[in-house]
Formats: sequence, C-alpha cells, structure tokens
Amino acid sequence: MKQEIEQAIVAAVKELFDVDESAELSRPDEQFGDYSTNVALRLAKQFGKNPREVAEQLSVKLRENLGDRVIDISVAGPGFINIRLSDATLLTGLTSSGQVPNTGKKILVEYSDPNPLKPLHAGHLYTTLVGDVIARLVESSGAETIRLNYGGDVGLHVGKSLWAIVRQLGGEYPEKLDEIPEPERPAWLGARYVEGNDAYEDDETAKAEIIAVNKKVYGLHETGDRDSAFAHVYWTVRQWSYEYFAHLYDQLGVVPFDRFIPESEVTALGTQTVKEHTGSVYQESEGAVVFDGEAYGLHTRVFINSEGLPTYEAKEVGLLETKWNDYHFDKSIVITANEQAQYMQVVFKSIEQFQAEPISRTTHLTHGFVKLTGGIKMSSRKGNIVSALDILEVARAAGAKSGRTPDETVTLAAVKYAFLKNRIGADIVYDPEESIALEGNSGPYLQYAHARARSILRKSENQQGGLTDLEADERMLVRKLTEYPEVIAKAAQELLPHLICTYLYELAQTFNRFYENNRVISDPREASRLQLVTLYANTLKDGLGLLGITAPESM
RNA sequence: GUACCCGUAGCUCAGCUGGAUAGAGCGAUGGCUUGCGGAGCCAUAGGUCGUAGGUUCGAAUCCUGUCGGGUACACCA
Repeated sequence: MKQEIEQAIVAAVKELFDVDESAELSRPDEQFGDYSTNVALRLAKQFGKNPREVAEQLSVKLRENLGDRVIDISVAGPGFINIRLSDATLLTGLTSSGQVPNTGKKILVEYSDPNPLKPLHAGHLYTTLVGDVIARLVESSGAETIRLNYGGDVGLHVGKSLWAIVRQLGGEYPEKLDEIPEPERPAWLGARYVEGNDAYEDDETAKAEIIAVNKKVYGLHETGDRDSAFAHVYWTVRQWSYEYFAHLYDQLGVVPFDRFIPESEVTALGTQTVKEHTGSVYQESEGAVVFDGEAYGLHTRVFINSEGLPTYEAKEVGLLETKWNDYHFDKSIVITANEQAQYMQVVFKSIEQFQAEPISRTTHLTHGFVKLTGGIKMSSRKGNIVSALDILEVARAAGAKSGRTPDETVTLAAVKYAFLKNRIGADIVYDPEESIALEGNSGPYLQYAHARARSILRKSENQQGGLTDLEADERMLVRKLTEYPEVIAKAAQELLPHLICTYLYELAQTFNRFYENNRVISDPREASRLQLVTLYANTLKDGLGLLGITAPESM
C-alpha cells in the first residue's frame, strides 16, 4: 500500500519534471491525511521554483494516476502533499505482510558479553535485553540471525579473581570448591574479584603474583592442561560462571545464544595476526606492540603487552577474524557500552588496514549506563555494584509494594519495557515503581491492554468480519494499525527497538479512545468491531513478542 | 589537553537523514462514572528545545564557538 503510493509519486515526478527523485512518505497528523510527502519542497529547491506550484502540479497528476485509491490529495503549508486513502485502500494495509528485506542474508549479533569470574552488573542486563531485541528484529526482517556471546575467560581480571580464589582456598585445592553451596557461588566469585582487584591496586607483591597467575592461565590454554590442580580450580570456577549466566538468561526469557566464544578461543589467532602485521600496521614500542591510532585522529593502543601477552585489542582482532572465517556474514552487529566506543574504533581502524571487507560490514552500537532512580550510583569497583539480579529484585519489590500479587511475567515485562523504551545511546534512569505501574507508558500497562482486548473477544459468541465502510473512530484505529509493519521495518532497518515501544503505547491509546465511545458487543457493527479488536490484540501481542515480552490472555 | 556520548515541560523521555501550531507518561488542577476489565477517557496549567552565532524560504534537527554532565585516551576488559 505504502510502496504503491511511493512509486506513483516517483512516477509522477519523472513524468512532470523528468528527474529521478525518491519520495518518502511520512505519517502526518490525522487532520492532514494518511500520508504526506515533501517532495515538492525538495524539487522546488532543486529547480528554484515555487514549492506550492510544484505541489499543485504534482497533486493533479497524482489524482489522475491514483484514481479511486485515494479520496483526497491536497496541498498544504509550505508545499506538503497530503494524501487521504479510500477505506478500501487503507484496509489493504491491514493484511499486507511485513517486509523481509534481509531474506537470504546472514547477520551476526554479538551482545551481553559477560566475563567469567566477574559479577554481572546492571549494564549486562541492559546489553542483554537490547541485544535480544535487536536480534529478534533482524530475524523478523528475514535474515539468518546468529546470536553470539563473547566473554573474557582469560585476561587480567581472571588473574585477579583466580589469585584471590586460590588464596581463599589456602592453595590450589580444587576439592575445597565443592564445599561452596551452589546458590552462593556467584556471590562468592564476586567477592573474590573485588579482593583481587583491591590487592592489585594496593599491594605491589600481590600485583606481581596476579600478573603471574594471569600468565599461568594463558599457559593452561596453550598446553591444553585440564588435569593439574590449578587447571581444576580454573575450569571449575569458569564453569560456575557459565552456569550462572545460563541461569540469568533463562530467568530473562531471552532467545538462547547460538554460540559462546570465550576469549581463549580467539587469543592465538589474534596474536598471530597482530604479529604478522607488526612492522606494517602495528609497531613495536617500549617492548609492546601497538597501533598508532593518532595517524587517523584516534588514539594509540597496546595490542600485545610487554609480557608478550595479547590484550583485549588483539583478542578482538582474533574475534573478528573468527566471525569472518566461520560465517562470511553480510552484516555484523556488536553491542557494548558507550565506554568502548573509541576503543573499538581504534581496533577496527587497525583491522581495516588488512581486512577492509568485514569491517565495512560491521556496525558497533553502544548504550549508556543504567542508573537507579533516587541517585543510587553504581561503581564497577569495590563491589558496591548493582547486579543484574538486583534490578529484578527491586522490580519485584516494587510490584509487591503496589499490593498486587507478584507475577514474574509482569516483573519481566516491567524491566524489559523500561530498559527498551528509550533510544539506545544515553544513560537510562531506572525507576522500579514507574516500570511496574499499570498506568502510564509501561510494560504491564500494555500487557493489561492486551488482556482486556482478549476479554472482550471471549465475551462475544458472534462471528467477526465484514470490515468495510468504516466509521470515523474505527478508521482512526485502522489507520494506526496499518502503521505497524512500517514501524517494524524502520526499527529493524535502523536498529532502534524503542520505536516499537513508542508505537505500541500510541496504539493502545488510540484503541482506548475508540473504545471509550464505541460499544463492541451487541452493537449493530459488532462483527466488524470484533475483527478490529482481534487485529488490535494480535498487533499488541506481536509487538510485545518482538520486545521479548509475553502477552498473557488475562491477568 | 584531545576525542566521543548527552543536555527538549517540575521529573522520566519521544521528536533529530531540516519542513506544517514542539509531543507523551508521571506529578498538579478540573470534569466524565449503574463502564463490553474506568488499570480508562476528556480538559487546563507547564517549554525563548543549555547558551551565542552561522547556513537556509524554513533549524529542537545541519555547522562553529561556548557552558554543564558523562566517558575514553599504552601495556584492564
């Protein structure tokens, strides 16, 4: 429907002015019509003509070409062309299937990326939820979607944790780990990381020992050691971490990852590649291997440190190569926090020097921090962090406080929607009470709106159908419903999940306005209206589904 | 010091590939109410879009400066 009209405009422009000009339709205020275009304004600028005259000429041509598919085409304001569709045309928009522009393409989405032996904080929750939705969106656009999870099972943070773990155990005694009850393991590991981190900063002896432990861990991977006492400790606590991650993902109800790529898996490849290009792309400097980003307006970073160990940068090189070798992707999306933005630019710029193609297909999205309302600030150091599970806890507490019976489905909807409704990029302020509230722009509100619509449908035993000759209020709702595929397409194209949230909330408002003044059951137009309610409920359910939020039949 | 992100109503945010009177939610005030789930609907108040310039017929949107908040800048991830 939309494409048809866009094509008609392009054709009319070609016919009248003999130029190829794209014509993008936007959704104007209801008073102006169903669609609007500003091509006349752009053409007028191009040719130095009066925009209103151009618009008039175009609208005459469009009326001829579109015939009875439209009921009104008018010129307004500085030179907009507003188009009002006939009911019949508008209604075709309800049945048009969603676009699948990425059919046949392979798209990788990397997100969540927790590090074993480190606590999961609220930021991980954010990237996990955003990534889950981006992947769902990409999938809905027809692409073969591969969900990747990259995590640091080697590196200095592992050295810190492991140093503290061995110390706590009184030596390399893996059997002592069995004494720690399963539920306490995440917190126990978190505490060890904090100890290790503190010791590294405050104690020179400990620092040296931690560096040695770090090296030892790399050694385990190089030699394939799984049998020594030290190896037992390492592999056991590493496994604990992965179990803990799985537990969180399971609780969140996110789509399972297709593959976990631990850093240890890409270390060798990354190191080798950096070494191969040392002297050309990378340079030796002060005993380390660096990339001189300053030549490109960026900053310089170390890829292999003076201990001869690869840093995160070199591993990232190995990761990208692994992705490219294993998948030959059409597009690769990486989602991390803002703080990694400039670091990633340096890494990508360096890889671009010898592997331009995969870099040109890679998009790095970044998001801000999660703050709790009331000024509780989170620091990733010293252990006073808000963990991912804490967020769920405060949401549950807010739900309990509101006097309703706690329901995990509603809690999850509250948290997910609160995190997703803002545009990715800036920091977000999480307000548990607002998120769980049933009034206002919240996840539970939309769940409720859906349940309410289903309830109407359950109550009627009559047939539905015959949606024609729309009344004004019905038409408003139909118009809003036809926006859905356009919103999804845009959200998928621009990787902006919050567009779905905004739309669903507006849809619910549109429905409530309709419902306020119009009966459904035992109205002469019951059959038509039942169908409208069905379409509305299905759209809500589908949209919430893309957000990873379930839509219960009743609540 | 250099770079990146952010600055829109009291609060939390949409709007940003320039376009028609800047929109929501929460909070405030006032209505609707024997309602198919009112967890709603309607209305009022509240904004010189941080600020100063520039480009343009037209700027919240683009450019430059500036102020404020955050982040990154060599061997952490």
